[in-house]
Amino acid sequence: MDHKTTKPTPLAAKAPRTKPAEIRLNELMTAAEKLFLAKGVEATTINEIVKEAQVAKGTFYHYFSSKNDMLVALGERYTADFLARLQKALDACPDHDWLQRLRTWIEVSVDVYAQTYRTHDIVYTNHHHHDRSNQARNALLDQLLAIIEGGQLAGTWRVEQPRVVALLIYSGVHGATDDIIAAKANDRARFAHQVADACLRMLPPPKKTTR
Amino acid sequence: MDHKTTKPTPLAAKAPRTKPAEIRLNELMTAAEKLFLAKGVEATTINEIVKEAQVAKGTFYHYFSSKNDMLVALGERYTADFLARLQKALDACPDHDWLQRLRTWIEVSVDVYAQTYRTHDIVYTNHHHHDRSNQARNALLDQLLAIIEGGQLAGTWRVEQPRVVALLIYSGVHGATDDIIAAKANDRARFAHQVADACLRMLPPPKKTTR
DNA sequence: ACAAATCGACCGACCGTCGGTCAATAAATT
DNA sequence: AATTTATTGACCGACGGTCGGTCGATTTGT
Repeated sequence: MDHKTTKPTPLAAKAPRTKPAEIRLNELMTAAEKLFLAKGVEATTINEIVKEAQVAKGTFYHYFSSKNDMLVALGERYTADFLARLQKALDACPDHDWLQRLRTWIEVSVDVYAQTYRTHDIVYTNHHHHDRSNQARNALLDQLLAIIEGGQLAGTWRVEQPRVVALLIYSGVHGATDDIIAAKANDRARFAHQVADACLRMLPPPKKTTR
Repeated sequence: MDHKTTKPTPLAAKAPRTKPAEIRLNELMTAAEKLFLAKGVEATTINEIVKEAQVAKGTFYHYFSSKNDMLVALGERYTADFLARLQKALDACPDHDWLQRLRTWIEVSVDVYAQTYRTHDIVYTNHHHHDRSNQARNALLDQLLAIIEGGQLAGTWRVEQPRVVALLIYSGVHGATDDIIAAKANDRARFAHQVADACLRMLPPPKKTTR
């Protein structure tokens, strides 16, 4: 049979078969994310991913060592983005208005999380939350802790266990946000405000509000 | 062919091949939980589960429609147990000491969660947290909300958004607890206390602690 | 009282699919 | 031209899930 003798793709631009690693990586990740979002991680096969990304199966494994490795990469991208958005909002705050910085951190967290929770889920289901090496959690937590300690030093509030409070706010914000995810942006803003109010009560000003 | 002429199992007790459904169900669930805990859900095969439970593969599918169905069943068992433990602790509290009831709910949650988080993870990874039908979350949340509203009615505290506060405490407790899971029971108790302290600050007594 | 009919828990060989491998090929780089 | 790097897709073994069938117990018919 003589079918297809090399076939140099006669028409259209030759469309180079190889691409810079960065591009391929991105195309694969984007394809995977799209499918994961559409039908779930388990239900998405490698064959579907490579078909979507227009490459052969082997290429997937040239860039990722496993399906799970892809998930990790997607997670890193997600977190970097989350962190960056928070940082940007924080940069727009007066440097020493700790109350506003904390409120901003909380409200923006609620907002960004509400917008991106579907990807968050995909990327962190399978991850055990207790994983010490969970970079995501740690980076975000450190950012929050820095604010709490900043305000502490500046005398904006006085908390006994900054780390415990940070943990509570961090987890509380994400968990609570699950509840209003379906809501319109409007209600979300109101909700974010309520969350921030409740959280801020955990950080009393340095009088004696003992109980 | 005459192989096996009824063979009434000559020695030892007849050892009935069949068992009440409840027993088999339990044996399968226990076998599965053990293996899931030991090597993870993904890495555990149905064949391993049935081997551990001493039945054939078909029997597994006689009781469970899929591996995931088993996970769901395990989850229900876990939650029922969690809820029961909390309820028991609550029953030991003075009926109208809302402060103590809330503190108990929080501290026992931390403790039970710290003891059982490995099963929790197994059983709730794969579950999307936003799942409206998440019975687990709802039952626990309702229990907590009832306390908050009880205290509100009794005038023990005054919160504007009981549900938001419940959400924050519920999520905060679980998330924060991840952090001290490795600790000894001793430190866990101290930690639970700190968590409760911080949380209770979100529920100010009905003076004017505005901010 | 006995046998035939019925039931359903239980079995395990089998199947299709999927994640992952690898030897071969093509392009890029030196 | 030689060497390295990107890409391909046929192939493999393992796994989740299916299905025709067995066997002891219980109910029904006589």
